[in-house]
Amino acid sequence: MGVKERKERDKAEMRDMILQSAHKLFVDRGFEEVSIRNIAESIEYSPATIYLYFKDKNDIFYALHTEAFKKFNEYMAGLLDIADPFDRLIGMGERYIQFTMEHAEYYEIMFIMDNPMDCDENSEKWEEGNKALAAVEGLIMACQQVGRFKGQDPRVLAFSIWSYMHGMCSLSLRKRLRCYSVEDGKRIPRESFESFKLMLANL
Amino acid sequence: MGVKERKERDKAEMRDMILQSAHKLFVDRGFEEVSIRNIAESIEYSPATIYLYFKDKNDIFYALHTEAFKKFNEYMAGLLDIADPFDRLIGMGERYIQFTMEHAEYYEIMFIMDNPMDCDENSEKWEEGNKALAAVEGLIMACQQVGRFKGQDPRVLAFSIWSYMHGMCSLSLRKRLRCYSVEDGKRIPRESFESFKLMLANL
DNA sequence: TACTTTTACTGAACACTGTTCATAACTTTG
DNA sequence: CAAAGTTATGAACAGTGTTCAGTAAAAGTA
Repeated sequence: MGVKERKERDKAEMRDMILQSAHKLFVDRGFEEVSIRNIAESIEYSPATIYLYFKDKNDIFYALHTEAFKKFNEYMAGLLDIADPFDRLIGMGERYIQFTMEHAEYYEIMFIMDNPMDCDENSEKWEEGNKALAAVEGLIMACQQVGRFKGQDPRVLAFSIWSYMHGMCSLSLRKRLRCYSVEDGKRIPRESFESFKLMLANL
Repeated sequence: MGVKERKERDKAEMRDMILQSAHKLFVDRGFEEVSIRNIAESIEYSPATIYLYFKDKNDIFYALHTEAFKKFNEYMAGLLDIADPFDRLIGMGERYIQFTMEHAEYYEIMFIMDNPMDCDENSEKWEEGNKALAAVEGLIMACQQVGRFKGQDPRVLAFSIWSYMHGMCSLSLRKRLRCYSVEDGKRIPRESFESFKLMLANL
């Protein structure tokens, strides 16, 4: 009697369809421009139907936020064959920037938007962020075992690195590099990141 | 015939009244929760009246954004009597954090929100941001004249510092420090900033 | 003072938004 | 085949930003 199983599969499929549509609309038009009605229309269902699969709009943001971290981890997974932990850490930084450029819509939900953090499940611990950060902390400790980052608190250093990376990426996404000329807007962040790598190497 | 003058003064007063009310509402309720109708009600005018003084809602954000930078500069003005440029730079960092904590609503408009950057006047050059950044760049060059930051490009270093500061502040404002325990959420940023100061001192 | 023009303001409307709920249609179960 | 359960929806509610015709008061002019 695989009826229950099929129903559950159908339900999951519908959820996925809503999320995919929402994601596509976010990429195409930006966040403010996407409404529940838009999403409903794009999957050819009534707006009310969305509420059978998601508690409210923030719940959709939260689900997309989880999906975003999955994608983020995919970006980082390719670095596992780099043996030296310091090189891997640097690689993470590079991929972080790459992820931001290629998936601005995900980055926004993960680190900039307010909404997903107001969601019930996310309000206490922020599991996803914790896991990602723990990975960096682990990498820093591995660096310390080969003589790097002496005397540094791994948790503090991980936060410092994250702050710098996020600062750079979010200023760019939120158009605060407009105070630079077009060429400086590219050159300065690039050179900044280069000198940041150097700084870490000499720490 | 001071009629024209008085009318202009009245107009400016009304603009100010709208801005003050909007600001107060933003502080009290947060951004998403404030509508043109709310603002209109709080100054006891019709919603349509607002549009005689501001092009649209973004125009209000833009005006507040300019006001925010004025406040920001007030915070920085107290540092002018610090003779050593490096100490003054460090002082700026401390005030930056202080400003963020005490005027989260302003910080949001200045560096996080999308809206004010979509405004006509702000779309090209972002004058306010440029001026603030130029001040930091000037301070760094002053540091270089007393032997600090040798071989560093002042514009690049200013951006690096800004990125770190903004990353830390915006992650905190947008509740991304929830992945830490309550005590770590305070301890880690504080220690991070301490070690950042040390890093600058040894650069 | 009387008439005209300019200015300041508003009520009502338009096209949206997130969300809820009674109702209807289809599916599975007894 | 009827009862029960599931799934989907139209219509409504209260809100949003924004526009515009119309009004009333103030200012300028004769």
